Amino acid sequence: MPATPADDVDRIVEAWRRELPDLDVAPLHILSRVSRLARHLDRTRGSVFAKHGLEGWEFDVLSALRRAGVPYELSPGALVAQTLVTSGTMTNRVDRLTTRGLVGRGPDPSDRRGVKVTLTTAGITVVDGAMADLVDRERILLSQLQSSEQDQLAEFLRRLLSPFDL
Amino acid sequence: MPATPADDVDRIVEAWRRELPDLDVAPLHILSRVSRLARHLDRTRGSVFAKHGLEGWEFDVLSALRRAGVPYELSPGALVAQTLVTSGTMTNRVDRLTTRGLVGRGPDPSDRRGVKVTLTTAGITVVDGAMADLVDRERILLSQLQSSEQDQLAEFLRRLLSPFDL
DNA sequence: ATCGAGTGTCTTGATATCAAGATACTTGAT
DNA sequence: ATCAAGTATCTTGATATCAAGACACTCGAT
Repeated sequence: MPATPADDVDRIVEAWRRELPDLDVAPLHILSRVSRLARHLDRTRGSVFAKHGLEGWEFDVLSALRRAGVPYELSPGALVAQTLVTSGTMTNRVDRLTTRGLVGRGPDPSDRRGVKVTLTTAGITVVDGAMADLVDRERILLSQLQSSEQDQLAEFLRRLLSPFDL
Repeated sequence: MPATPADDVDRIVEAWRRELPDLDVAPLHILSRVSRLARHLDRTRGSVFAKHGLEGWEFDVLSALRRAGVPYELSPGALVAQTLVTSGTMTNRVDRLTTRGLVGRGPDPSDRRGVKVTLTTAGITVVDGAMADLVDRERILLSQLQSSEQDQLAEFLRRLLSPFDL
């Protein structure tokens, strides 16, 4: 019946229906696929970033700073908010990125509790290159869908995400 | 223009377009949302499982055994293949689940290298309860979409996943 | 029968992460 | 001016995970 052959998720759903016939497991058709696709995307991103000598977590931090625009500067707290890790993790990440020379850390002139993390020129170069490769690779993955289907898909996902955007 | 208000991903795409106007970042509209939705799903799953005294990784192992059907028995290697962790991690997980009395571990009669991991009756009870709650919760998330839209979405995701199903 | 390659599981050592708490500074109320 | 509560960052200790390798067993070829 589907326009595409059965996949792993179809087999998982099948197994649940056999084992628990009274349970409606239809939601798995969408949400298990979302989780599995996200895992595959992570691995794909990892291999793209590796060509630029970056780990995934490094790109996450650098790209947040890059998107901030000139002067490519954010507080550790702002980085924590964007990347969903704890403050201790961010301290550690900034330490290592500083060692690699991709970011700098300095005091916040307007708040002596605060710190400002800044992208170096080396950081800008590497993150821009990785970003360009990433979207190229992602465009290839999306070629499974026609342009109008991509628009529909984006809209469906936006609706599913909306309850989480408090 | 969209039928739903702008969200975090719209703002991220906006920022990239401002910073790198020559780069086509449209793929992010879909794939960043997939990743973010997956993260939210993980947290949601975690809170559902917590009501049953389970961690997410525990459910992953127990559900694989449950889906296998009577006699609810798989090798560590089979569990590794289904959960995408390393063998060392699976050894550790089975250890802890055994301590909790949710699975048992015994020798494989047909291969003396091998081990069989089996769901206990306590394990069956807890995983069935958690699974029922999980799909209930997921059904609520999907209520943002009409039934026909859910079918379309599942099909789009299946197509995006197909290249990964080697 | 024996040997070597392959397979299945577990162990070891290193590491990134988290939760909780410590420290230093800011803000607003009195 | 002072103080309490709030905020920003970093430190500490515990832990789950991974990569690599060890160990035991199986299987096919000779």
